[in-house]
Amino acid sequence: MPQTVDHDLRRRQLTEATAQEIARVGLASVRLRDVARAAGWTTGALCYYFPEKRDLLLATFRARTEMAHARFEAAASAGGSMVRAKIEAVLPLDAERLVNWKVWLAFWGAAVGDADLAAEQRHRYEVFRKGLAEAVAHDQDVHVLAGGHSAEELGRVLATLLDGVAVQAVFAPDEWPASQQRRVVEGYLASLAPSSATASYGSHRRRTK
Amino acid sequence: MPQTVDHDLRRRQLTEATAQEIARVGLASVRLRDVARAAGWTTGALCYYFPEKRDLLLATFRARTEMAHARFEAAASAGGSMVRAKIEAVLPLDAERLVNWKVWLAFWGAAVGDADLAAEQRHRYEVFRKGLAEAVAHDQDVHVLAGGHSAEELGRVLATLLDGVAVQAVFAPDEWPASQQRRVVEGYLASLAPSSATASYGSHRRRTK
Amino acid sequence: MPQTVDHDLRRRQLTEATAQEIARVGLASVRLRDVARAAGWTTGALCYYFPEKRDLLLATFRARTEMAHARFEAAASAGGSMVRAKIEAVLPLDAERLVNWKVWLAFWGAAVGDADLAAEQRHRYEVFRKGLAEAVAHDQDVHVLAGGHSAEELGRVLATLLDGVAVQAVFAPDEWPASQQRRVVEGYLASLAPSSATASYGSHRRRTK
Amino acid sequence: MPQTVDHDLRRRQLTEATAQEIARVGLASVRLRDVARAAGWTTGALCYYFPEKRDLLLATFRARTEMAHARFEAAASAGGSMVRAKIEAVLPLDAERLVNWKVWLAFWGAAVGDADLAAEQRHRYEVFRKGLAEAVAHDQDVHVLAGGHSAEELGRVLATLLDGVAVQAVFAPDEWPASQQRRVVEGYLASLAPSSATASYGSHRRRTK
DNA sequence: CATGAATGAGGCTTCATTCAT
DNA sequence: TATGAATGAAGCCTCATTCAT
Repeated sequence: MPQTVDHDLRRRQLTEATAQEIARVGLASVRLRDVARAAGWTTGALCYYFPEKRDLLLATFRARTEMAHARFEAAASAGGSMVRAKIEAVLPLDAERLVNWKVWLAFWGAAVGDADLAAEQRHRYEVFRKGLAEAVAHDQDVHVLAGGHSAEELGRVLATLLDGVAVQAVFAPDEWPASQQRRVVEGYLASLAPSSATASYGSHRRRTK
Repeated sequence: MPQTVDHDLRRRQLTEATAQEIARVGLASVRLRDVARAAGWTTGALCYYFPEKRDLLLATFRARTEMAHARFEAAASAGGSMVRAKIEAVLPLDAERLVNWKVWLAFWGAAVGDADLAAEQRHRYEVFRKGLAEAVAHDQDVHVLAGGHSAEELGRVLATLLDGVAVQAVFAPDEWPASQQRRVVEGYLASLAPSSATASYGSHRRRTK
Repeated sequence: MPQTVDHDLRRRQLTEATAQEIARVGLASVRLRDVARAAGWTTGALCYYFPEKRDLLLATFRARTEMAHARFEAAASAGGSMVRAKIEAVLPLDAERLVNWKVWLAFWGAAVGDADLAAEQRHRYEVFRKGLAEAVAHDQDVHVLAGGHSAEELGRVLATLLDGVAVQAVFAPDEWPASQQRRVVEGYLASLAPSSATASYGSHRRRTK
Repeated sequence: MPQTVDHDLRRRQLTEATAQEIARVGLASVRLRDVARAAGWTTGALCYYFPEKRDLLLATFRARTEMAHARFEAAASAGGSMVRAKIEAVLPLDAERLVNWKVWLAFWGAAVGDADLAAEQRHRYEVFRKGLAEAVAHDQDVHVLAGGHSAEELGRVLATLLDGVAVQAVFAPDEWPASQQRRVVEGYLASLAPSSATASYGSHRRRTK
């Protein structure tokens, strides 16, 4: 009888609109009114799903993290290099992934001086770093990536490198098109690998593309 | 003349207080009243030196960047590895440099959706990257760093790595003490260098310490 | 017909829930959503029976007044002192009658600056005062209460005394248990009555208990 | 140099305006904007002195209580019956004292369901009741009031009577002019006193007027 | 009748900025 | 210059009321 809506759907629509707003005007300038309008509702409706602005923002942050994770899962299920799947899932290679990074950067800024957000960020990072380490170990196992390096350590360095590349890509998108981003990261992988491993990683790429 | 000195001094005191406030409560929660009080003045005085809040914040951002630069200059004048001087100047190895990063992170967040701040950040980054590339070239010239890599490219990768390490150090300071930060960065340098170069870099370190 | 009964039942359930909510959180904090939930319905249903919040609140006020009146009628039909029946009907001697007073007090507050509610209150008071005067006259007639005082005047004073006792009992329930309330009111009756009348009133009490 | 204002004066002006607003439109309809405007300021200024609306309202409540106390003190210092001084200080005999009661009534309503306000009210009442008891004792001592009754008890009953009279006077001011209020209260005093004492009380009045 | 999602007005509150002293 | 009181513009949030189902 009553009109029933998919709460999760609504929440997703709202976090999506929030992400776009953050990317467009910055976290500090995001007003609930605009988010609501962008999503096609009014402020009241938004508050119905997210009683506090903070809730909405945190949900947006998490939604974008999950989005990256889902992208990785999809790539991973297709087989091939897990490391590459991770890299491609997070780097701001297209508009959507660029929005991810704008959201994340906005939250880094908000996390300064906010213990809760900082903890959230720390957790998110830990998951990401572990995932990368596992991906490295996997790729080493299947000889897609040369062995001889600590998967743990390599994952950690890769994670920092990806962060760094992404940050620059956000602020200087013209100088950091997808090709440049890939070049730098792969350059790093190539530089640290023995020549045979590099070939193997490169040949894998040729095979899967 | 003394007026001018006083004026600059006041501005420096105010940006310093602002930086501390940003680090303490986050950019979004910084109120002029609190900054003024922390600096030992009142709101009216602050507004006299910085008519707009935005001015104050931007000045704070720049002041912290200059602070890092000054630190580098000091280290550089002592001779030794320029790359190391750069690294030590920026990494959040102590409380003061940690504040630098909190300020910068806050501004990254604010720069999302703010073209002016993004341009500022892009500029700052370009200067930093070029400085790193020059440092790499210098170190290669004096054989403190192994040759065989593009200084330009190595500078770029190093810059991203430093960003990544710093971000993690900000949010997980317990897991990223100075030693860990140095270990990861040096591990990277060692990993990409031919063994002889690594030794040279390492021996340099031993020599300078 | 059954519809009508149902309709009234619903309204009674809703005013009952409203009274409990007022007593629990205060008139200013009463939200229709909470009232509806407490009554086991939803906001929409509540609005069906009471299109305006004001209607619901006014109905609640009246329901509680009727409740006190019904209590008096029940006691009166059992015979004995009408004055005592009135007193017992209104004083906050138990939880239910305490809720009555919380509702009334809330409405006094609301009636300040609201001419309609003030008129309502004035009317309710007039009815109560007249009822008390009649009760006094009756008790004097049957010599349960000493004569020699104007029933009108005594009713008026009694009414004010009851209000005063009740207000204090609401805010300091620990210091105003039923026994204390009765003691003060009866003390007043005793004080103004000639000794013989007092005895008569007191003996009546003994007889009816 | 800087413009300095009397904070207490401002606060008094604001609580005064608040009291008038409460009396005019009722507590529930009091908006900070209107209070500020009535006091000749803007909302921001009001919030400068009372950060929270609740603070303003509580201060208003207390200010009106103090006002009544000051009135008593003034009357008491003139000598004569302390009981009468108390009575005259609180009864809504003129516009100002009527506002007192509208404010108090509004707070009784708000105190229902608000433990803090209830405690405040309980405290205020306790002070008032004790003051009345002391006044009774004093008047008995100087034979302005007949002895033979417990001052404590008489004070308590008087307090309740005054509350009751005031409440009715608030809602039916036409039927409760000053003369009627005094008549009822004095009628009570006369009724409980032995004839000689009554005469004494009455004669005292004649003498002091 | 009942649901509960959605509306939208409006209040409280915050704070950058101004300005009289 | 310095003060700090005052301004006034928004923003978040609440909640009575409406309405499609």
